[in-house]
Amino acid sequence: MSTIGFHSHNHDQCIADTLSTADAHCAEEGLQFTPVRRRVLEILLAEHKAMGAYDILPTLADEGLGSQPPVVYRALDFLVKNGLAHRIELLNAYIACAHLGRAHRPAFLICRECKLVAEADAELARGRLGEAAREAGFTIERMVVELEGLCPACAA
Amino acid sequence: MSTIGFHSHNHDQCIADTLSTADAHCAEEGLQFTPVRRRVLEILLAEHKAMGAYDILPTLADEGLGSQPPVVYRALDFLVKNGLAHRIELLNAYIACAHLGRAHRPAFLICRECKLVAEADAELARGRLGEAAREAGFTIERMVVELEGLCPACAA
DNA sequence: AGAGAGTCCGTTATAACATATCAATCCCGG
DNA sequence: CCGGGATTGATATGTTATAACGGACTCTCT
Repeated sequence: MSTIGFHSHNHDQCIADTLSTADAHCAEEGLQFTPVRRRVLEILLAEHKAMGAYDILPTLADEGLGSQPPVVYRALDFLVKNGLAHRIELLNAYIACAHLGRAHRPAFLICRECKLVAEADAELARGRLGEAAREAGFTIERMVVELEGLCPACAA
Repeated sequence: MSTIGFHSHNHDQCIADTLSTADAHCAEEGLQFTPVRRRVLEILLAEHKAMGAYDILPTLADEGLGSQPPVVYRALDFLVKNGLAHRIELLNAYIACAHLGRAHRPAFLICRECKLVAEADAELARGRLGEAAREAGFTIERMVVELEGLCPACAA
């Protein structure tokens, strides 16, 4: 699984692919991919950047799709719960999933300069940390792995 | 480096040791370990639980040590910057460092039931994730690794 | 001693992020 | 057509964090 986000790519295609994968996924799972939810995912997809709920809200409001915080938060909860987006704890922000459809344990590389976020895969549970958790008798239910630093462009 | 937090231990001793290590550390580094800062660390040490800034504030206020948010946040910033405490992003909360004095890359095991937090060591940079970051040309400056789950007591 | 720099603290106000609650609507199966 | 479940709309509020400014203290240099 490769790291997405810092490389240039055909972004229109990237958006279109992800949306149609999302459509298919929701149809399969019997999930209601409503206009609000779909539009929030589109907005997130517009850039590989994390966006706060209050960054998304005005766009949504302009389009008459709900202008109060709960609307966005509910949509984001839906997307996160169903693996279509991720929450970045370090930024209190949200980003579209870059590995839609594939099971993964996401880790995030966050550029502190340009705010771009790349999604990588963290095979933590097998490492030394997984051992530490087992030794402590700790049952892992959710992992948050976020690395802050500089992307190649900003480091140069 | 062992995982601390889920095992019972002599807690008064644990607090006293940590405070005196902190005193020594600040003296060495020429840091001003002021009453507010010291008291905030003490409050954090009282439990191996993460506390929000607004949990700490009333105690501080009762003692006449500052009753407004910035006072606590400044003290917490000091403690975090100097490695005496850590911020838990998943909880928007803070916890005293359990491995004071030893260099470490902390990872946290957070019990969703009893809110106890244990500190372990994450040797991430050498694993598959470190490779992914290198491949992406990403320079890691800060790591956040937090695992949510159940501690042994709550799992039983 | 006095001037100036640096650090910390107290205070007010406000920004940024998130959720509780309840009513209204929509949609689908029975 | 009706009832139940999910979604949305709207109001209000809760929680976490920071901006901005002034005063107090200490240290150093002259």
